Amino acid sequence: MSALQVYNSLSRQKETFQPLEAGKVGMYVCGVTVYDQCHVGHARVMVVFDTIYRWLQTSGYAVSYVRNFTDVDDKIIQRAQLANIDIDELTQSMIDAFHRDMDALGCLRPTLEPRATTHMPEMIEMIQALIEKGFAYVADSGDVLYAVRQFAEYGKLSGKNIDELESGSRVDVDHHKHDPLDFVLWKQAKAGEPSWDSPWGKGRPGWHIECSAMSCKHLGATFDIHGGGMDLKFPHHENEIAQARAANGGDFAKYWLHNGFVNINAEKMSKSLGNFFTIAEVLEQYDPEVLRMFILSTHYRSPLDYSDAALDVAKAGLDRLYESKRKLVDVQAGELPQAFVDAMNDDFNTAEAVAILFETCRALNKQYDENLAASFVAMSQMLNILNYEPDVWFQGADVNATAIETLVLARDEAKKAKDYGKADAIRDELLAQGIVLEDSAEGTRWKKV
RNA sequence: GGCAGGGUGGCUCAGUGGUACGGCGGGGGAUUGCAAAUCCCUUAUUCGCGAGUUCGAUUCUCGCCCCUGCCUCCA
Repeated sequence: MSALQVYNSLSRQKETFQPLEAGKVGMYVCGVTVYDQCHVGHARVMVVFDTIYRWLQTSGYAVSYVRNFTDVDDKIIQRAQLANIDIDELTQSMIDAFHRDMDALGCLRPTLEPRATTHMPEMIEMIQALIEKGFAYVADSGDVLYAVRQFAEYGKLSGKNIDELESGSRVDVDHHKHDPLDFVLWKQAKAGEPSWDSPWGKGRPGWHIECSAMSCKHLGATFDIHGGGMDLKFPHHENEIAQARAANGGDFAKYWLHNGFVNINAEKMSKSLGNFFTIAEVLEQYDPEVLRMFILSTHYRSPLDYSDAALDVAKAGLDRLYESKRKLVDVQAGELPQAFVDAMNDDFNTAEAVAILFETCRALNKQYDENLAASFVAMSQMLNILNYEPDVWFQGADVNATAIETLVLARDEAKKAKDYGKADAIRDELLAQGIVLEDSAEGTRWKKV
């Protein structure tokens, strides 16, 4: 059995995965800020880490998977005011939408999904510790800020140099900051905004402290894996490290995993560029398995270019696999092929793993074999695809099946009578409706194009 | 400018110090009444460009070109 290798952003190389505690893994993944619908970029993080979660479990680890919701933040407040609704109403509806998307995509629920607003004491406690240890200060504005220069290792994860950061700073510097790099831990409340009591008056936490506090609370001061999108590496994850390590002296996360972006026309899909498709929009056109397959077909650290054509290719691939699945009746999952295990152990190389699934598919089409069938099932279960019955996949759950089948029977009669003109006319008629026929020894099958 | 990651067939996506996985598409064949599905064969001789190391590099090293991302909120 090959050992699991993971690419650690911190060391910029693949490392042999060794959990802090034998048999157990603590994994924290930055979730979403619940102010709007999720787009395909979010889908990627969720599917990627869902697969990592599944693979760790398959490898025999007991995994504590924690993924947060940021449910208080400027954008949330703004959106709620704009829509003239209560903040809780907005965040709850977005959390519900998020769960619908994740369930559709076949992502397992994490062990815990903590919300920022229910972790105020932990955040306040951490900020206090930072102040006591000299890593944070109360500015003239009343905000509590992190003194970045106090943390010697600042920039290690993202490879940034503090001095270069300052000179290249593109942001207007808040004159209350002792240093332009300092970031906010606690914001003073403004009129009409939600706020919580704290030693520094009514206010709310900064974004970065949320994840530090929630991850440490649920996984400890030192845990195994911290994940998220590449764009979070700086400043978010850098700041998380600075906060958590300074506050409790632990090592914080041992392995940092970052997934690549979803691009559209070679450009990052993002809210700010406005070039995004929400998951819900995509699912109006494509089955969730198509989106999952699309994501798994590329290595998680590579860029992934989104287009209808790319989704069509994912769909075509699934069609091919589902044709194979037709041969499998009551087959139980067997052993995963060694090549598949090796691929997954090589930094979760799902692209390679999918290739092996296709190879098995071809072998199975060529000649049916029980062991191959059993591993085919094991692989598809691991990747959490091919969950439909083939007929449902190809025919859909639509109702007018009887009308189609009537025509199919009529054509079979014509064929028997060698009236091929009539038979072909019926086939053409069905094709015009988007129905394709397949004759086989077992009879005629139909499927939607 | 700094940092990170890329440039592999028509498209897409893996990978390796000894000329390259898989998918989609194209061509040919088998099968079929004809199709569809499936199978077989085929579809990269610059693996961005140049140089170096090596018996040998697409894979290592150096330089260059181009692309994307981060450096502000962002999965």
